[in-house]
Amino acid sequence: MTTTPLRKDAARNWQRIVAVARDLVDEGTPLQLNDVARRVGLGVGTVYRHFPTAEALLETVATPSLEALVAHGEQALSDTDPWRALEGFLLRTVEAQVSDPSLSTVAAAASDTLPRTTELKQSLSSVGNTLLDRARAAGTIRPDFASADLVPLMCGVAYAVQVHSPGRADRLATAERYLATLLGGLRATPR
Amino acid sequence: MTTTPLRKDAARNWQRIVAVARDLVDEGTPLQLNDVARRVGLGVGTVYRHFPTAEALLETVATPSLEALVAHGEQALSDTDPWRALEGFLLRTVEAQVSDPSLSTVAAAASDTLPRTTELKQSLSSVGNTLLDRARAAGTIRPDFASADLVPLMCGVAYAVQVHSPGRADRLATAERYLATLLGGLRATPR
Amino acid sequence: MTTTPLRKDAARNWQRIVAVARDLVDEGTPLQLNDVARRVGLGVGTVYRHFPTAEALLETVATPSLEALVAHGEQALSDTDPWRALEGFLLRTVEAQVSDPSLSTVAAAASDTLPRTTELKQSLSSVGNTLLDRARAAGTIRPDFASADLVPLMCGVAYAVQVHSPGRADRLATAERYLATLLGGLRATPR
Amino acid sequence: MTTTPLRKDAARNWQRIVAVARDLVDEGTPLQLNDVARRVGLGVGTVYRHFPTAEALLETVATPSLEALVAHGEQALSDTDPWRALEGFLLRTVEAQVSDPSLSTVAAAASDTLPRTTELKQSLSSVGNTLLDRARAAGTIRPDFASADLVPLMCGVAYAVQVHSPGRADRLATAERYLATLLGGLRATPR
DNA sequence: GATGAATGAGACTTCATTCAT
DNA sequence: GATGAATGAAGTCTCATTCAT
Repeated sequence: MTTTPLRKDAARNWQRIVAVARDLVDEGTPLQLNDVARRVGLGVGTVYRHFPTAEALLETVATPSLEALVAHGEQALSDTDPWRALEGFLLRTVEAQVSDPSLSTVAAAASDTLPRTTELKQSLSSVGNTLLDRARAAGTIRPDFASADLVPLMCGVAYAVQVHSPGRADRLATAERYLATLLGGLRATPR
Repeated sequence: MTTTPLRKDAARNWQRIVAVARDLVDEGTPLQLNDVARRVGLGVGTVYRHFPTAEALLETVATPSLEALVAHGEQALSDTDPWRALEGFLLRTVEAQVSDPSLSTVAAAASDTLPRTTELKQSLSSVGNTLLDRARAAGTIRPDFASADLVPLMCGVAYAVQVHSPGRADRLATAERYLATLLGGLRATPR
Repeated sequence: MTTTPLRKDAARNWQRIVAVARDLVDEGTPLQLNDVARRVGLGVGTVYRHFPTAEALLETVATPSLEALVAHGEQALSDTDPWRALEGFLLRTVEAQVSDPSLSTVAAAASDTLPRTTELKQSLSSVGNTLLDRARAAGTIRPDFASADLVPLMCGVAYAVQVHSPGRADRLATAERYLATLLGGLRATPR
Repeated sequence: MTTTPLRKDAARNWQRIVAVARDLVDEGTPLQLNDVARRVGLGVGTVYRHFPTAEALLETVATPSLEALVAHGEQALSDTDPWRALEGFLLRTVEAQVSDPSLSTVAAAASDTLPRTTELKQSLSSVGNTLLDRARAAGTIRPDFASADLVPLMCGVAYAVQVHSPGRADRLATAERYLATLLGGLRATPR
């Protein structure tokens, strides 16, 4: 919010860089700043000025998805059915990771480059936490299940989906199935 | 069935290479044949002679763990309680992956380099399949759960554990907890 | 038609690389990009940026000689004596190959790396073709002699010269003698 | 002639090595002693014992062809038509080179590894010399043409043929044509 | 004599990052 | 701010030759 406003041309470059990076991420190409620069038609230096590392760029690419997830989570808080709210939130989370490689990478990373990323990841945790607490209050949730487990498990489900089928086909269906199984266990009482 | 027996010195070098690779894998260093050669104190060429690619070496490092898993799975077949047998097998699988990075990499890989690896991965699938079928026959298992889901989900659990805590501490406990949750869902009927 | 103009420093490096390569070629050293880089005092990467392969560099080194040959051939077209024109052209061709190893290599190569090289080789063939046709029109030329034979035979003469005396001494005289012999046969009628 | 007689098995190995090398040469594969050893099914060391360098092996492979050429040349000496004798000899020489890559390499080499090769190459020169002198005595031969030019020019013709068509097809026909042209010039008087 | 594992120099290439223009 | 040429460490891999068994 407090970033220095960019010159008009710089802003356009920023957009173009992110757009190209988005495409690369979608097609599974590893982000390389030189590569990005070439494709955008900019000098490497320019790209480096905007994004000091490939991680910074990747996090920037992931940001809209992260924001959308947080937004959805916040809306879910107003759902009157806590369990449905939690389910919906987790489903979105997994689906997003499955369809956006930048998101799964950023979500699984132990540390962040951009403050904004840290902020968003914290918001996401926080929302998840709240949704979990509500669901727990409303019914039976495995007592040994912690809010800090939500993100790792969603990452795990996304990863499992990708191990199952590295291609594109019916990843969403698989994700849904895996998540449903896991949620079944979340409700169950421990042995 | 075994490959041409190696000369004594060659065999010793093979051992040393694998041992060093094992250490590197354990400390999380990515395998690089040059690096391995330097640490073992051998010429690069020697290492390349034994292992044409880093993947071949990694798979070799993972082989004993894979064999142990298969062996355990086969013993589990004689357990009279099908559900306990399945649980025990999966727990071992996850624990092994969590404590041996070579295993999680090899298990998640879409293709193999060594025939032996393919063999072992197939045996593992096959055993898992049988154990799952027995458990299904003996009680309630999610009908939409396929044998082909076992390996991906175990990889997913191991991945989730590592996202949860990239360090060493209580990874085993976490793994057990995550697996238990998942197994809870495996037993449950779908919504 | 020219490629994007290079920055001044880049242009200077380009020149230096080509100059060093020229020297190496002249002293008979096989071109190796690493070697070139070291001698020029540049990083390997810089050399690779300018010339992706050793062939590209070799062809670049050969380009001026090729251009000179084409230019000479085009001037020869205005000679009123067709036979003298052909002779002069072929003599130049052989002399050039004998004194410039890059030329003989590039001329004999079945395929090219740089478009410019292909262009020049085609121009050369084309000019030779025309000169041969004129000579044929003006007098007796072996009927079984094709335009496509000119280049191979010039390469052959240059090769013969080099087999005769791998050193530098009187290669030009030898070349002239061999060419004269061949031209004698070109005029003669087949048996 | 004075070599220590080989043990029977060693002799068989020698034969097999040369046979494999012959095949490799024919299919255009560059001779590598390791490669040869692997294909023969022998240890590298054994191959090295028989042939200290790849050149030695290549010369050995070329020896029968060289011997055949010399033999033919010696028979040609009894031909009553000196010009026909010379022509026949040169045609054989070129044809042999065109169809046997080992021969063209060995013939063009400035120095030899095996004494036997040097011997044969000298015999070949000597025979050529004699045939040329006879032809000269019997009629018109370019006065500036020396016996030392025969071998280089035959190498040149063979090289030209190969530049003309790197593949196999009608190399012999081309060789004959090129040689005929050259011989036409050999007979002609210099300008 | 035979074996073939070991050697290691050195060729080739990539890429993240810097910095002169 | 923008540019993109330059950098060079670091990785991959090949191959001719040696030498211990």
